[in-house]
Parts: sequence; C-alpha cells; structure tokens
Amino acid sequence: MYKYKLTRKQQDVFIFLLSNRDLFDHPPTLEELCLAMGLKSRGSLHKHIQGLITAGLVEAPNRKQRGVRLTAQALNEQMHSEYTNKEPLPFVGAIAAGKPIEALENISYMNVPDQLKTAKPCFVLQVKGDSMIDDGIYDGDWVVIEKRSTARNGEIVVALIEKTEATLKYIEQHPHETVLIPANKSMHVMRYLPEQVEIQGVLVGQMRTYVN
Amino acid sequence: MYKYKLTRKQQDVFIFLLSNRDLFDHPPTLEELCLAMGLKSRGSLHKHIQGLITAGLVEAPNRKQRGVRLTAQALNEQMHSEYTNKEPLPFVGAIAAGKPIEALENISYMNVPDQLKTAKPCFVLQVKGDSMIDDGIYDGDWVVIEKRSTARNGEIVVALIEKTEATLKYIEQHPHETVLIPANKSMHVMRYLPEQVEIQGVLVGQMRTYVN
DNA sequence: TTTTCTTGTTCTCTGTTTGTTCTTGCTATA
DNA sequence: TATAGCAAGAACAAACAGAGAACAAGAAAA
Repeated sequence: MYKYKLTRKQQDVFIFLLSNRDLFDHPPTLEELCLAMGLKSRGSLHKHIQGLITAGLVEAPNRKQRGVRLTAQALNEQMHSEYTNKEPLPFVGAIAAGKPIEALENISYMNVPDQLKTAKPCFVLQVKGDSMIDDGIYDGDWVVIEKRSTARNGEIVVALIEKTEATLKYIEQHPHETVLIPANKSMHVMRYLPEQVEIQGVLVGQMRTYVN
Repeated sequence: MYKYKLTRKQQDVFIFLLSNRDLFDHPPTLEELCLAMGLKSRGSLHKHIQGLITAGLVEAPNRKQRGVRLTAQALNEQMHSEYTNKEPLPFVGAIAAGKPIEALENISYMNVPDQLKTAKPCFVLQVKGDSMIDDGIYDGDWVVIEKRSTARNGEIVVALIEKTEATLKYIEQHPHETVLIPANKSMHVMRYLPEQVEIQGVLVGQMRTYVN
C-alpha cells in the first residue's frame, strides 16, 4: 500500500473508495463523497481525486462520465492486499476424464496467485481437450474453479453430466433445459434436463506454462 | 542486511520501520516516528532517516510531506528473508504501452505458482492488445517472463523495438534480420535489423482471471 | 426548445503540518 | 585529545489541507 506516493489525505480517500465501494449504487459524485467523508468543499476533494487520477487509481472523468470510479488496476491491488491468502489450492487432477472430480486421488497443491482466485473455496484442474479453445483455454491449461453448486447463465462451469462425465463449458439454464455450450466451432451445443447436470464449480482463473 | 554501513541507531530505526509497518495507516511522519520510538526531536531522527535513504532502504522524500516510506528493495529483502522458498515475482506493469519496461514504477508483487516460472529471474507483465490472440493470450492477461537477452527462434519474447516500444511476439532471428511475428491473422509480421530489436525476456507462463 | 439544476473544474485565501537545516551540548571510543 | 554518534530544540520554506466563490458544460426539468 505504500508503493504509491500519495498524500495522506489522498490515501484516505482512496481507501474510503475501496472499502465503501458498494455503498453507492452509482459512482459517487464529489458532493456525495464530501458528505460521506465529512468534507464541506468539493474543491478540496477535487484536488485529492486529481492526485489519485495521476497515480492511475481513479479514472479520469472525460467530461462525460460522472462520478468517481476506480481503475481496474486499483481494484486489482485491492484483491492483492486484502487477501493475503497464501494458502495453496488443491490440484485435484484433470477434467474431461469421464469421471467425477471427487473420485480422483493423490491430491497435490498449487500456489495460485490471489488475483486468480476468490475468497471462497477454490481448487485447480488441468484441462484436457479443446472444448474451450475459442476462448483461449487450451489443452493442458490449468483452471481455477470456485467450488459452488449454482451458476448464473453465461458463466463457465465445471459440469458433471449424469454423474459420470465432467466437462468445462458455458452454461445456460432454462426452466426445463440446461444447455452446455463449448467455445469451439467444431463442437456442438449439448442440451440436458436440469436434473442431468450437476454444477461443481465456476471458472475464476486460468494458467498456462510455456516451459518445455 | 549487513552490506550497508548503518549506525546502531539507523539499524534501530530501520528494524522498527520493518516490524511496525502495520502500526501506521499512513506512512509515518517524522513526528509520528519520534513519538512511536520515544524521541523528542524531529531533527535527530531526520539524520538517521537520511542514512537510510543513502543506503537505499527508505525513499527520499524530497521536501514532500508524505511520510517515511521503505523502498521496494527494503521490502523485497524482507520478503526474501521470510520466505526463502516462494518469493513473489515483481509485477512491473503493462506491455505494449510504448515504453521500455524498465521505465515503469509502482512495482507490486505477484505470487506466481512454481509451474509457471523457471529457476531464473522472472517478472510479470499485463498484456495490452490482441497481438497474441490466436495463441490464447488475451488483452488483460498476465504473462510470466523469464528475464534474458537472448532467445531461440520460435520462442515468444518481450522485444523492445528501437528502445521505445515493448511488445510480445514470436521471434525469428536471421543473420541480417530479426522478424517479430504476431499470433493474430489481422496483424502483420514486422521485420527489423537485429540491432533494432532488444530482447528483454522470454514467455514462460500465462494467467487470466475471470472474476469481475 | 428554453430554463434550471447538477457536477466538475479552477481560483484565491487561510492556517497547519512537515521536512530540512543549524546550533548546542552530551557521551563513548579510539 | 580528537572524533563520531546521538539527542534536543529553534527557525524556516515548502507542501498540505480545507473553505468558499465563481464558472462552464452537461443533465434534467419546464
């Protein structure tokens, strides 16, 4: 947190923005921020925001965008500093092996960077096959999966089909149908009854090595 | 730690700064440090801080009122001593920004799994642009780069062109020509004289987050 | 449309904080 | 004795922080 040469007040504002991000439904205006931080002058706050902009932590409002919004970089740092979760994730094996994932043995562990995981329990799989190749997920890549049993439409999930085959696909859930969509032009969309598909987790990260 | 000729008191101050880093929510001012260390004069402390600055352990606050900050180097050595095994890699910023990579500041660190790095020094960059999209390296991905100045033909390198623009491409080196090849059908191969292209490192890993 | 309001921006003014420099004096060690 | 390290305090210029006024460009309302 000390790596930016921010003023003390600039740091205060920045931390306030980070920690009270969900307090506002829209990016807060200077006025709202003043109120929330106990300032009386927009002009004063404006100077601090300018400092954050030059530090690359706040997006510059180019006359159109209203409100103070944090940069992607700033949010990235947030994850980095907030979660010093240094515990390695379990590497549970390969996917698309025609087996439920839990059945695998010899679990090893992988030291996954915070940026690629979430606060909830995660695990690592190695991808077999090309079902997501058009999305830049290749055979042999590792994927970080957040363990959960539900997903929103459009998310990439690890789905267990008929309790036998595990696969990595986009999911679309409708009342009477669950559709699994590969990211591969040469592969077909697969349609199932909802009870045939069990969600084991949602994709949150991907890794690849170029060594060897 | 012993390669700098610090006086006894300078060491005290340095160790205090390292171990009580979480004690302050801002970088401490001289006044605050005096209070925390039981001194009564800023002037006295100032001399010790000056010693730490010339030793490269504290950032020079040239007249700015932004508190006493340890340098990245100091923090880095701290990490070295704590975790001799898994040291995080420096995240030095984004590539394809039209700047040599060394010029970037605000270095943070990323906890990269061993599988994505080599035994030699590595660093992390964030990819900007689509020059490697056909190889599954997308805009916003992180790449792990092994720091070296030579490469074999066919490797993916971080190349600095004309000392101004850094880019991620396949490289082919011939006696009188160096060719940089993007993995993007809509982009062109670029041909240079060997002396125009400087290799900064070789791709050894890639990571992507699907969170947000 | 026209009018009013909101929001970001710039400016001046004021007071406080902070890094820096100097001087003085004390203590320990070679 | 000479030298270096350390502490204390005074004094100063620059940086910082806040308030408020005024203005312009969009947004919202009439």
